Amino acid sequence: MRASHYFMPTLREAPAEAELPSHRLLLRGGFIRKVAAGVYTYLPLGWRVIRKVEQIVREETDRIGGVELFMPALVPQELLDETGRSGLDILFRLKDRHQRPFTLGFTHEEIITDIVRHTVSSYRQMPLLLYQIQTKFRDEPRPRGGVIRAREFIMYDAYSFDTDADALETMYQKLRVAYVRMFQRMGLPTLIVDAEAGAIGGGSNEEFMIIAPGGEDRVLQCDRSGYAANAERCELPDPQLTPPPIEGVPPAEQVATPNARTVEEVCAFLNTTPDRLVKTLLMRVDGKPVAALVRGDRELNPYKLMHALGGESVEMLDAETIQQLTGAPVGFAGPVGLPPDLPVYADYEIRGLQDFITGANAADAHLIHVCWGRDFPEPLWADLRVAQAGDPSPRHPEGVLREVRGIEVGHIFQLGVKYSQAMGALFTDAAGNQKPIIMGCYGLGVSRCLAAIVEAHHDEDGIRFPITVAPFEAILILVNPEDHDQRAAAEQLYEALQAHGVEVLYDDRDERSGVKFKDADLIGVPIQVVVGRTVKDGQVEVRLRADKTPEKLPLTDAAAQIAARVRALKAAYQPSN
RNA sequence: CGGGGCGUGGCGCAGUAUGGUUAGCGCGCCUGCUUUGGGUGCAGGAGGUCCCCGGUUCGAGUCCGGGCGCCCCGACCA
Repeated sequence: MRASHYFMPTLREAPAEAELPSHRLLLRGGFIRKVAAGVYTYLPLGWRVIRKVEQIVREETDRIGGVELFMPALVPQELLDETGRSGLDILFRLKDRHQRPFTLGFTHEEIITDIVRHTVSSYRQMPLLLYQIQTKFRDEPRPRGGVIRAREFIMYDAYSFDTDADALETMYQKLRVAYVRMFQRMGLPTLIVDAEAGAIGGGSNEEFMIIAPGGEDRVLQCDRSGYAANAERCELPDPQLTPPPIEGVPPAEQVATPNARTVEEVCAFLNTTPDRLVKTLLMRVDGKPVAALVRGDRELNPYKLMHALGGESVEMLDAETIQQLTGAPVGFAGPVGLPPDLPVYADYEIRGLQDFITGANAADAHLIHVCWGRDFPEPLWADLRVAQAGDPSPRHPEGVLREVRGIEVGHIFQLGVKYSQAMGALFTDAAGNQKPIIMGCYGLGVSRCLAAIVEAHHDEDGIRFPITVAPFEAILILVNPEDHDQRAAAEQLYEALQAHGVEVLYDDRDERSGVKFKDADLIGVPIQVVVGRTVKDGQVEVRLRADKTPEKLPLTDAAAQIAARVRALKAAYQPSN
């Protein structure tokens, strides 16, 4: 490709709106342009990277028996009604000319399940792995970081169909290995972490994280075992605390705390510290109210409460219901005097605490000297609080959790029968019994990978693409287009490189060399070939974007040697397994 | 949805407090010359509904009201 005929509008200064390195560099390098918040055009350079990422995930899925198809972006709302997902607030909605409601596809479990329920009816047709690479639409509350979190984005989504849990496990592990290979080939160092399934539901699931300071997710890692988890999922061990004696603790006493609702306000008012308080959070799990107790300086992890009850959904109770249950406005709930049929769960930590402060279930009042087992029945103990850096590891007795930021580039789920049951996707097994199909789903953010790759591979001068996903493998820089010898040599080398199968961008633009060098560094093509003053000695210079050490090659043999260099660089990204 | 910030040629910004010539600067763009191994220099030139609507005023980029858009933090996040 000749740069003089290409479209790569680089910018000297990054638009003010961009903060993350990947966002800035992708805008400056002419890879993407914003059309609206979270809506981007992929310019030619960006599109080439996207295509390479797509090709890698395609090859790796095909390798394990996946079959590609393509589903519509226009999804009839009634399909989502079947699984209860039509009310989600991130859905883009529209109506056709007959006022029939549609949504723009945000993920495709319902569509694929609809197809499969009409076509798969026998165990003989499974295992089955279908996938697509397609545009997804999610009206995110807050798009962020360019293509890291966009409202329209490119996603790879695969769906598996099996006859039993063991077969799903086998399939899941195949996908897991395929994902590891995909990210290896992209040059993305990933960490696999336990994750929360969210509204997609199902059994075990894991996320593939790129560790980067700009990441949105908190990841906790045990420093002794291999355990790593998304902070919203991360387990904590039961510290097996011994309850302190309650003899000698004065009786619980109600004290006035006017307008002190938050932990900070109560502490300030009663002149104490948050670890002496026990927060009472009133939640709704699968529609039923439940109380959860955590120490005042801790945060409740609602998913943990949900799992403790074996539920599938969790939300905070509304103010009105709280008033009904406690007889007090929001901010003064406590465990003493709650309705006897209301389940009360408490974090393990509370077991080691007595003589604490709680809400009084009365407006503008708290209770002091509260003891569990005395003032209210012993609660159900569970791991309920949000894990944070410094907490003990759930997997190693001496392990400590440390925190890093991550960009989620992939998420794989064992769905089980959640969708097949709801939508009636049944099959007949060898014994003639009808059963729901066992499903898995596997997502990978293709356009997010573009950002993640840049986030993981850049320096102060620009991007340093791994050669496997670089828009071009080599850039040929003609230093002085006015110099006939240089131009002739560059033209000849350009032809030769193409003949050797090298993807080369030939910067033949009528620009000063400084502009070309800056642009080459910015767009991150891994091999830079400089045709300049050394031409008079029959030589060109070759250097890697990554280290810049120049090496002189004879013009006559340069193309072959560069092609060999390309192969060598690519080999480093070839998965070993 | 809560908090903070922003909206002025393609990009980065100044001007807005205290309303007043023709709205300015750098980069980029066009023309000519110059230069040719890290965003060259000189000269000339083009390019603007100052986000939109309404109001105040003799006069609004600037003041007032409303709206829209964008960014960051949080909430949320399949």
